[in-house]
Amino acid sequence: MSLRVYNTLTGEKETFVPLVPGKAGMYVCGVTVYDYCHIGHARANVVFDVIFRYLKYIGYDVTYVRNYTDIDDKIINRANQEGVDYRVITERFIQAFDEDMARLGLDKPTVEPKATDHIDGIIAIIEALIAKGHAYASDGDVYYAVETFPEYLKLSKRNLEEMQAGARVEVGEKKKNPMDFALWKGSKPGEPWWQSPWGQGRPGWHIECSAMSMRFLGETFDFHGGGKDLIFPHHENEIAQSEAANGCAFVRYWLHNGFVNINSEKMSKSLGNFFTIREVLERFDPETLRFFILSAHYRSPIDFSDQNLSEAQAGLERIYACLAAMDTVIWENPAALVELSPEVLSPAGIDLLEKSSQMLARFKEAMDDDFNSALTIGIVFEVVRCANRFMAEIQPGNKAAITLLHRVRVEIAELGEVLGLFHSKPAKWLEKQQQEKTSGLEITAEEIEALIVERSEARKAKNFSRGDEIRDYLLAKGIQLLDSAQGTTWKAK
RNA sequence: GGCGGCGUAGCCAAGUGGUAAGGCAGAGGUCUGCAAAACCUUUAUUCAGCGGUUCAAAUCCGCUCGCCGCCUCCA
Repeated sequence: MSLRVYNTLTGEKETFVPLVPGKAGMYVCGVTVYDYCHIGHARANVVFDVIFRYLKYIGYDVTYVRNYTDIDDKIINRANQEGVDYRVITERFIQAFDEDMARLGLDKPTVEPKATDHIDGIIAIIEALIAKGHAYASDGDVYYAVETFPEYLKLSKRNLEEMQAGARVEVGEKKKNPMDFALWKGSKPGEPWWQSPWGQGRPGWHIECSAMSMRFLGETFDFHGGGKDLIFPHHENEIAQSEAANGCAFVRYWLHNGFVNINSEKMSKSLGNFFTIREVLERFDPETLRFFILSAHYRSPIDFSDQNLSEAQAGLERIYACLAAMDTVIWENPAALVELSPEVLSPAGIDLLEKSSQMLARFKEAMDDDFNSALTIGIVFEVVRCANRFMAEIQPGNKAAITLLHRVRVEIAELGEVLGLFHSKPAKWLEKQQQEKTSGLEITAEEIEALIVERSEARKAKNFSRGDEIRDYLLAKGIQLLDSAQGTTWKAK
């Protein structure tokens, strides 16, 4: 089986054939660093993190480039609002981005370039475009002449005439065609600037990605990704710039992730219905957010809501509860591994052996089919069910059982490593969820413990009505009692 | 107006020609003084509707209805 990916450019799933055998080059549009990241950024970055990990997992030597766009109108506006240098803004939000991504468990890309470190490369591309007649200088600005690139709009599959007809684009008098876009903008007084053949100015949006991808991945490379909303104009303009300047194909496979919706509506800054990653992580575990994102296919829209996040949390808890149970069995007998054969296993054991031996192959098949992480998670749940059934019937010290569980545990960890999931210590993770649920309660642990003692004594005296009264009282406060042979414990509901 | 996508059980969600994964919730069971928790089992003759192609369609084609996105900064 080989990897097949949905290519926005062709609108079809295609077999991935790397430009250089054994290697894969991948560029993903990072963020413009003028504000905190929202959960849409979380989705895009998690999705491409998993793609990065999977490409490595199946043996590619991957160069993953994810940029910071650290010069832009929005950054300048924010700096002006606060009355600070633009670099104060960019440094603050680069740091915030790094923190957010680390909390979500992302691997570091191979390179994380900043636009302002590549002004020379940007100027070189603009000069090449002017020399080839694809761009023109106009009163301190430089514009790309879209009509000179016949394939313009091939990614978004539109046509210029229609775009112009319904264009809400401001017709700048500096532009020859309203659809032309800025490669270089002359700076106004007080704005950051770099020296260029066209005077003092700064790069337009789009050109930085052409420059940085070329610098680190070459004129042609394998994957370019980003959110669906970048298809037009950002990626369309990158294609126009890079292909016109270099005279060769730019990107071989275009990958775009779907949106995060809030109540089935697109989340966006202009609608004001967005949540930052930090806001969400105050209420939900980072791994829960990651699990939620990966439980849908990356191209589908996902609906963000408390209910959906809570369901994801419940699902992840189920998996961790199973892993915790497996760990308990395994660590009790660390050196008990034996040769496995179906003869020494119960029917449930044979079932689990079979399921687990297929798991990694099914995982690979799912991920090979356009990175189907949702199907992968379904496969994990199937194994969890089998493992639970098996664990319910095994006897302590059964070496074949321990060996089998050990094997399953290792395989789930291997798969989890690619998804960036299940890497926490299960017992600890579960305990942490419990603590967080407890923290918002209006009753103290001491009060609860005292009532538990009272209830235990009542029950010993066969005064069940008093015992049940206490139980119901605590339940109303959100405390669920858990009776077991070892005594009574409690958890927040 | 142009272009594109989506509509699968109460909810979330895989499945792009071979007879509906998985999760949550619900129900039943084991357990329990009764519960809870945990675990087990179970839950769509059917994939928005109507036609068509095919031996075979949730999957392909056409039409209808509904929802959404892009065309402006946006992951």
